[in-house]
This record gives sequence, structure tokens and C-alpha cells, in this order.
Amino acid sequence: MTQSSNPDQKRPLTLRDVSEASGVSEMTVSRVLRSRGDVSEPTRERVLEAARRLGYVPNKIAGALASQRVNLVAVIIPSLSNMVYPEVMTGISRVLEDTGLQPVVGVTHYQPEREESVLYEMLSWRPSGVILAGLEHSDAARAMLENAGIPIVEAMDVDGEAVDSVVGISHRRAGLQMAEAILKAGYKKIGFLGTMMPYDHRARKRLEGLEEGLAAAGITLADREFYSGGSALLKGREMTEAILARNPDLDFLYYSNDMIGAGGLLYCLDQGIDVPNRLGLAGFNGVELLQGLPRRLATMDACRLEIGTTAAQIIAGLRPGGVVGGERVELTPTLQLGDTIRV
Amino acid sequence: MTQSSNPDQKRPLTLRDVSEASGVSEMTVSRVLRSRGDVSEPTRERVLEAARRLGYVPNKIAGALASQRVNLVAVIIPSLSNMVYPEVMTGISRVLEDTGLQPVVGVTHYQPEREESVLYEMLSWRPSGVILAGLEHSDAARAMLENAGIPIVEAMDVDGEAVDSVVGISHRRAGLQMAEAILKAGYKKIGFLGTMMPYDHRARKRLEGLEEGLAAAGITLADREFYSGGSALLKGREMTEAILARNPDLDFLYYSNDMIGAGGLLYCLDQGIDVPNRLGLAGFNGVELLQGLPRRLATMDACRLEIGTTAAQIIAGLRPGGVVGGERVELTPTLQLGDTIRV
DNA sequence: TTGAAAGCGCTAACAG
DNA sequence: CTGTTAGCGCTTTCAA
Repeated sequence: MTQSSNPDQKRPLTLRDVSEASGVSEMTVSRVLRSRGDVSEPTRERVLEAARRLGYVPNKIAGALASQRVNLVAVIIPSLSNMVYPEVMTGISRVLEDTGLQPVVGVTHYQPEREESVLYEMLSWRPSGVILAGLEHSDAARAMLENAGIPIVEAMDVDGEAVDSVVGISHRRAGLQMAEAILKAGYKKIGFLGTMMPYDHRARKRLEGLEEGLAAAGITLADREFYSGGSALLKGREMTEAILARNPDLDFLYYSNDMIGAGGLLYCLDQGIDVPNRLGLAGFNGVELLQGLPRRLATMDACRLEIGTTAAQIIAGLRPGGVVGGERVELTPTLQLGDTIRV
Repeated sequence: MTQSSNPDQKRPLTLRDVSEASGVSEMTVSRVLRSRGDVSEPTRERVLEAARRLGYVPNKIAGALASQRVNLVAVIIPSLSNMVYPEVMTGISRVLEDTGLQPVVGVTHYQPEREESVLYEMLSWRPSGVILAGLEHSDAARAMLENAGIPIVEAMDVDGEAVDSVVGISHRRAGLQMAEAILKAGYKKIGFLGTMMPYDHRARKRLEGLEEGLAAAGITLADREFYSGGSALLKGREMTEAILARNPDLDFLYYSNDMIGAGGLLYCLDQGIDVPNRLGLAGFNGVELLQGLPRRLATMDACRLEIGTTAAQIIAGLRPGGVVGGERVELTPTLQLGDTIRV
């Protein structure tokens, strides 16, 4: 382990070191380093020069304790492997970059207990705000959020009761809207393919919305197939093969996400199945990936980027009209029929 | 904004509140909450009960300042959209989960200046270690790393000089190995397709390795095509079309990543190009996605998960043999010929 | 424009 | 097993 420059170091440098090296009081050094208050130009330069020369890195822990201010925003998401969340993160970062706030990511793996412990851990750093996915939390988690005394944004989903602010789309309505599109195109025997995860509440709500929409036309979901783990594209193929083998007269497949939908599409093309006439397909999310596929899978944009930017704006206090908290922002996803629903 | 329970709250709860509520000294409360030292069972329970009832969340800022210990590990990566990094993260989390250490993610967008500022920001929280991608850093960043006095792991790449420990593969060697496989299969007119990013040092090194390997057989790279931004799958299609239009007699295409490679493969299949006889293809990374494609793209596994776990073990002091720092772990990627290199 | 004093909320180290 | 005493490194507040 290298340990160059900063000679007899052991103890990390403190403000006092910079103070001594520059012959200026700690307080003034602090002012210079935070660009707070008025400091004469010569003093300023002496301080900066000394800090740079020593390689001083401020201790935010001490700073935060003294000032009771922490420029961290806790972001709690279910997974990093599902591209949806990194995209929300991108939206969040984009807004926070200009505010001096820093996102800190925690991952729950879709487990409520993990969410609870990650939240506890993060709150113990006294962040300036919390953004987390979904409206479903353990009682303890909800209690922590309510008592945190900082802005909370529940993101992605608006179907339920929020602790403070909420930004997202209605997944129930998304499912409903898909049902309407399917029925309008004349499909009758509909199958659903999705994740096994009992805690993927948003996929569950889409399915409920779908069933509700079908029921309104007197139609019942003909079959369903669930999976967990593994390569989504491959799973999409396998599930499609399985459900069609079991139920050859299905004429529409609704996938809970675009990756398995893409796998299904590739499978159907391989098999020479006539999409969308013999069989219609649709996914969910509007992922970029779809653009390179041989045919455009029908999908619905989940407004991921906008969810991220809006959530971040709420935390950063940047909402138009100076709204302070308790906001409810429902975004409207657009249905893209692509080439896999007949017209 | 809801603000239930914890009645006249304004000020967040402190240890003292729990101490008063339970009639036990602050010190003992602290011991119970950290499970440190011996505390009688009845006292323990009174404290826990009080803490739970009040909804107390410890203040790690104060704790860290007092104990000079921070259970955070800084992880600095170029991007979240490139699935490679989330996978490394997965490896890191998996190991850290059992150690009480918490990863904190920072993203640089492949910009050295961003890396420098993210690093500065993170170091100011005095983490227990740093894991960052690559060996190329600004002078200032390198100086900070050297002076940090904590374990540093540079991950992904081993071609260069490390600050402390390094875990990864040799991308130069990966390119070389690919060149050998290409030549062995009898391809002669080779094209390279990659990202524009001047700071994707690892892609650059693979290209250099490829050229070196080809040169050994007296062959020069016939053409190259670069891109930036957009859907990688779609870009892969477009670039493949462009390079083949310009240079129809190319008989092998080496892509700098699997996503554009997959796009290229889909394009070739669409066009009815005979892969791998008329045209060979290869990507890089061994991404899961490939498994669902109609044909298996040749690729090379980048050992992402193992890089993550090893890096985390080094930071957590979990290396076999109790090694302490300054480790160099070179992993060996395996070449998978798939169905797109002829045999 | 600069400095001195007094903590922020917690834990190390030591006593009892 | 439990309590007391000092800080951790910075910023707030007030004074010069």
C-alpha cells in the first residue's frame, strides 16, 4: 500500500493543520473552504495554497455534526439489474448535480425486510431527503419515514397512500389501458407472463388492471405463466414456448416487462408465428433495447426519467410554485402499439 | 407532510432521550444499541423497549466522529447504464452484506474531472475503503487515493500501475487472444466497431491488443467504426450496415461490447448474411442477454462478478492468507466461440 | 474581516 | 455490570 507525500502522516489532516500551515485561524480557513462570509483575497489565497499543498480533504462528518446539515439524499430501489431503476437514478442525478446534493443508493432486492434495514441505515446518516420505490412498506419502515422530519418521495407508483409526496404512474390504469387496446384489436384469448416476485407490486397492479379491463368485456384471462431469476430474454422464450404448448389457441400475450417480451417476440419470429395477426404481443416499460429488435414490440413507457427528475426536484425544493411537500404527481404513460398489435 | 407519533418533535431524538425514557445512562444505552460490552438482560430490554417506543434512529454522524470509524465503502464507477457495472456492484454487495460495511455508489459518466470530484466528495466522508474502475485517474485523484490512508482497489483492468490493490483482467491480452482466435479460424479482413469514448480505456486496450495480435500475422485492421450514445442494439445494427456498405469484403467484425455485437448479429441475420462462414462476429463481456438471441454471439467473459467479490474482500480484509494490501489479482477471461466464429 | 468559545451527539477510556 | 469524563473536527455565535 503506497503512502506517498504528506510525510509523517498517520492521522488524517485537519483544519488545524491547514490553519497552522497558513497562519490563519481555523475559523477563517473554514470560511475560505466553504466560500462563506467575507475573507480578504490575500488570506483566501494563502489558505487555498496551504490546503492544496497539504492535500487536505475536509471531514464532512465533523462538518455535518456541527452544522446539522447533510447534503445526502437516500435513494432506495429494489434492484440494479432491472434497467428501470438505473434510469430513474439517471433522472435523479441529473437534477441533483446542480444542487450540491448527492444521491446515495441502497438496494433492497425486492425484500421488505431489506428495505427496512437499508432505510434505517440510511436515516442514521441524517440525509436531506429520501426517495424510494413504491408505496408498500413494512409498518416499521413507514413509521421511520413519517418520523424522519425530512422530505420523502415515494416513486414509480401512485396507486396507494403516500407518506409524504408521490411521483409515478398508475400501474393499475396501465393494465386497464392495455386491456382496452387488446380488446379493441379484437384479441380474445389472452395470456399473461410475468415475474414470480410476490413483492413486485407494480407488476401485480398491472395484472389486476388488465383483468379488470378484460372483465368489463366479459373476458377472463385464459392462462398465466410466472418465472424468477435468470436471463430475462431467455426466460421470455422459454415461457412463451411453455404457455403456447399448453394453450395453443391463445391469441395475445401480455408480458410484465419488455425483456421477457423481447424474448417472446424473438421466439415467435423463430417459430414463424404470424405476429401480430395470429398472435399479438405487448411488454411494459419502453426500454431502449426494443429499438434494435427486428420488430417493434408494443409497450408502454413508464416515464422513468421524468419520475427521477420530478422526485429529485421535490427533495431539492425546486418545484414550480414553491410547493413544499405532500405533492402527488401522476404521470401519463403512452401506449406504443409498435408492430405486435394488429390495427 | 405527515408527522405522526413522537409528539412535540422538531429536534430529532438523541441518545439522551432514550436514556431519560429508560432511566439508564446514555453510555449504557449506547452499549445496548451497539451490542457492545456486557449489559444485564433486564436493562437491555428496558432500553430496547424505550428506543423502539420512541422510534429512535441513532445518529451515525456523531457516532462516526466519536469512534473514528465509518462503515462505508466508496464505489466509483463510470456508468449505471452499462450493465457491466451494476454486475460488479452485485458482487461487491454480496460480500459486504456480511461485514457490516455499506457500499456507497458514485458515478463519473466516464469523465475524469467527475471522477476527481466524486472521489473528493466521498473521501470527505472518511470511508473505510475505495473501489474504483480502472487505473487511469487525474493526478489529483491519484494523489488523494495515495494519501487517503485506507485500502484502495482499482477494479476491472490490470494493465497499468496500481495505487494499492488491483483486481481485473488484462484487456490488452483479451484483444490479443481474440486476434488469435480470429486468425486461427482463417478470417483475414477484420473490422472493429466500438464506442467513441476516448476515456473507455479498457475498450481501447482491447483494440490495441487486437491490432498487436493481427500484426504478428502481418495483418492490419481493415476498417473501424465508432459511435456514441443511443440504444446500443440499434447502434450495432446501424454501424454494421455502415461498415459493410463501405467495405463489403470484410469477413470478421469485432465489437467492443456485446450489446452492439448483438445488434450486429440481428442485422446480419435479417440480411441473410451467412454467419459465421461468410462473416464472423464477436463481442465482449459475456452478458446474460446473449443467451436469448437466435444465435450465440462469440464473446469473452469479463469476470464481472468475481471482480466485485474480490475487490470487496480486499476492502473488508477477508483475503485468504490474511493479505493486507497491495494485492494484484489478475483474472482470466474465457473465450466462448458461440455460433459466430467458424471452427 | 477575523478570532475565541461553545457545543453538535456520540463513544473511548477509565472508574467504580 | 454501570456510570463519568473527555473529546472526535468542524461550525455557530458572538465579540473584537
